[in-house]
Amino acid sequence: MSHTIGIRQAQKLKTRQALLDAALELLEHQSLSSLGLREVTRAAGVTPTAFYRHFDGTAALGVALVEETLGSLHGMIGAILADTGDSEERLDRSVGLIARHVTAQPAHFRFIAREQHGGVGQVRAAIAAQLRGFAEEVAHVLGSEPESAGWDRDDLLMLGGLYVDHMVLTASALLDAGPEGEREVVRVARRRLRLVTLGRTHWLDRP
Amino acid sequence: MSHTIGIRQAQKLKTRQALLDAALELLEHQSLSSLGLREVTRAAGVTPTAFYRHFDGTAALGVALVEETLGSLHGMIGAILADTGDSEERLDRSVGLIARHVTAQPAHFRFIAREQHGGVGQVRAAIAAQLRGFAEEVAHVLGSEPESAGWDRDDLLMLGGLYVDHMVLTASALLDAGPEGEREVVRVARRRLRLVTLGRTHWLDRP
DNA sequence: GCTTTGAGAGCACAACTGTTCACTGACTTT
DNA sequence: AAAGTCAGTGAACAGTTGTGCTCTCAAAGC
Repeated sequence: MSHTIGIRQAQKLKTRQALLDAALELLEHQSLSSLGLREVTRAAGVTPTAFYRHFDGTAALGVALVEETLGSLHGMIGAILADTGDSEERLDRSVGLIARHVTAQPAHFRFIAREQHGGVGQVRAAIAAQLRGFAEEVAHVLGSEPESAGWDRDDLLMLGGLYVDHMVLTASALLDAGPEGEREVVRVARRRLRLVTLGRTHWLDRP
Repeated sequence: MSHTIGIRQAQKLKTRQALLDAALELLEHQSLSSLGLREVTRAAGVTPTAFYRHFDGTAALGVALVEETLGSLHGMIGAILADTGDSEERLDRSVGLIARHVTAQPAHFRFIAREQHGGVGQVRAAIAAQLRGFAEEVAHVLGSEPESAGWDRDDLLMLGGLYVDHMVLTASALLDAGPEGEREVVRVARRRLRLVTLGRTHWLDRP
């Protein structure tokens, strides 16, 4: 078997990517449920009919965008959290890393923030599934730390979800704030995270 | 001067409300940026032209919906938080009250959750302004409690924002979960809130 | 009682939408 | 070298969209 793909399939992937890119750009100023199929093909430089060779409709395209945005982020969770250093430092670094990711590819994160509660059910479900995956990853990493001794799985998942939701919220806030407000958003996000982490360390204190 | 409004103005308000109601129902399965003006008037039983007597376009209608949903909630914050009882109890009661509100008028809260990060700038701004107002109210109430001695205004606002964001997130989760998953969502929301509150009580412990 | 006002109706317009169909021609397979 | 595949084209379809204009006729103001 050969790992090289034919030049035909390569071309197909290229137009598929052109469609995804065009859609993502258009979605910066509107939401998926108002995105027109023709609008996308026009921006991508293809005929409307060509669209159907790749996706059933705009909803399927949305699901593909979710995959593209969040699919590549798995495993990175570990890299963020498993780093050495004291918890305060590590926490600040996490927020900084998120901020850098968001400013590096704003359109992708804007899309996720927008469609997380958006009008297209399939896409909402896809995002929810991915985020649940992240929450589980975070919970897993947290669970293997000494600070989590005595925590049950349920509580770890709750905390993981809290961190993930906070991450998404921060990303969205960064996008709304623009470059000038970025520092302030990061500052507040760090304080919030610190408070949550503080609650974590005292979770088992209760009578 | 008279407080009674003419029957003409009353009729106008009535059709305006019909437009708002129709729009809200349509928005349950799509987002504002895809909501058609004609679609709304059709559902409301009016001609498209009549729409312009009330709103400039669908964006303006969206802003009015934000007002209708969140405008009436101000002051209720105090009622939730200022109640007597120990903090654990009070916290559980808050979540229960939110849950009851959301299930009582799901469409309104779904709209807010959806358009908070939606595609229409004017509406996003209107929601952000309202939520900032809530955060300030919460911060004000929290500031007047004995547990907040030594807190500065900035940290109180941070905490207020955290509570408000949590509230919105919970509302959205309740809507996505449906009736059968409601109990679980409430359970997790309470634990999250407890953890945040725990962090609050230890906020000033640090060296 | 007469005039003015303004909410809503009715019609028209050009522009755009998603989807279908038969077709082309470059690539792939044999 | 011939036969088959299939990504992308171009034209056509019936619906829908936002917005402009004129018109009506009941309520409001004098």
